[in-house]
Amino acid sequence: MTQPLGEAIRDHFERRILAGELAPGARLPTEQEIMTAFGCSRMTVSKALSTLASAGLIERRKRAGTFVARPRVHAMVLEVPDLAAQVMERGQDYRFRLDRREKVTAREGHLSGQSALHLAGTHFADGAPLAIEDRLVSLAAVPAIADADLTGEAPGTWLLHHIPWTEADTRIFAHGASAEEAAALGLQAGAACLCIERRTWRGTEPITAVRQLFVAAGYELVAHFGPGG
Amino acid sequence: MTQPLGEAIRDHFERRILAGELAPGARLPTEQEIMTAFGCSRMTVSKALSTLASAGLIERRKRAGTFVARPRVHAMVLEVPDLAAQVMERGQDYRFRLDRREKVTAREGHLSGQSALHLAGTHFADGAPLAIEDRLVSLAAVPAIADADLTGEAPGTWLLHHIPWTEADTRIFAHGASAEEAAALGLQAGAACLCIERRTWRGTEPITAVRQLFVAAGYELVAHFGPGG
DNA sequence: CAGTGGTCTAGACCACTGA
DNA sequence: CAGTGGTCTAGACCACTGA
Repeated sequence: MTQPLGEAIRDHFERRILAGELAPGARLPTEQEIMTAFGCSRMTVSKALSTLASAGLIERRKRAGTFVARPRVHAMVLEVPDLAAQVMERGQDYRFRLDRREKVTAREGHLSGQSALHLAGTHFADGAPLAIEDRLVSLAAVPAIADADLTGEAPGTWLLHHIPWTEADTRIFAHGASAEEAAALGLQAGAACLCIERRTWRGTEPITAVRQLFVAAGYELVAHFGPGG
Repeated sequence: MTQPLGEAIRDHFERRILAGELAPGARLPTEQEIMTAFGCSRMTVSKALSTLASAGLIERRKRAGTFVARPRVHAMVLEVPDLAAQVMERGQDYRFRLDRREKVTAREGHLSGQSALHLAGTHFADGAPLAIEDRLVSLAAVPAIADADLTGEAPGTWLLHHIPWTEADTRIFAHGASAEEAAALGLQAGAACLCIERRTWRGTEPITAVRQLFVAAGYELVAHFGPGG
């Protein structure tokens, strides 16, 4: 139960910063002074402050010292749960229906020019359409998908289990459903939908590009910012 | 130009993991072995591996060793730029109009029961409505806002400069505009809009709660995941 | 140019936990 | 119970940069 020294140093300054006692721009004691105050070695102080710096709470400037960072809130953590898991967590029944599957040569986007599998399908929650998706999967990066059974499992879930990506871009915007999209989702044309477009890579190799269109009433994204993550 | 040793160790394993050469679940050499291989002290190895661990690339288990993490892609980094800055970056003219300002007692939400300032306004890009917002600001946490001039500067921008928050929750979803909302945005009733609801705190003290409704065609959110951030 | 942080060494003792 | 990571010490030399 004895708290590590480095953690004590982190907690001390984190608490004072969050309480506003140390305002943005305020200077922290030097490493030497903190060493003396906590009776520990400089490495311990340095590691503790480095952690706070990488969390964005403080800024360290050579020769000048360590300062409370002016909050640059340009980023939050967006939760990206697996769709099937999320639906089942709400106590609903989840189902995926594959509507289309064909081998193509991608004409545009980050898979452009590559041989790919074109997949389209519908996600259902309690039997009602929740989202439709349209996806290209690189056959060069993921040859195994050519033989995969995707009639029940969503391709996104299959991919995550087989070829996890290491890098991804996501665009999120509202979109009025076209007549065709509305029909597939059981909505009226023009109805508000949440659209998510994602491209993923493994290292530098493109894996998949997907566009998902969600019924507005059935889906939301959640993001957080804060010291707790 | 000589690369620090710890960085060299980080790069070495990061590259091998991203290339798939070290697959998820694979065991890395022990700290002792890495020490010998790189000819450095154990502290250097430990710090390098700790960085990779906090980035989620590896998992360290006592007695067992260090392993490549199975990617748990449940989080991405969502960019949250200042709206005014974002509009101007597109080369458009930005303007904010305050439509309503009154002192109230909050009835619900995380400011419930507190004295608050109720603000409503419209964001314009090149003279056309881009978003409407409806906001409560705690007068206990931010007394200075009672005397602030908010006719030109958006309250969110003012708040960020005066009482930066340290914690925030955000919900993102699509929403069909009501007749009133549509009129304020120059759209037809039911038109697709992106809705962002955010609550913020400084430490544990609630600061503000805001609901912003964006014209679908004019706004999108972007999120990233990857070793580069 | 002196004070600051950045990085590193060569040790040490400890807690944990799986073979 | 032995091997692993977690943390720490008491030094060191260096690069940077603002007073």
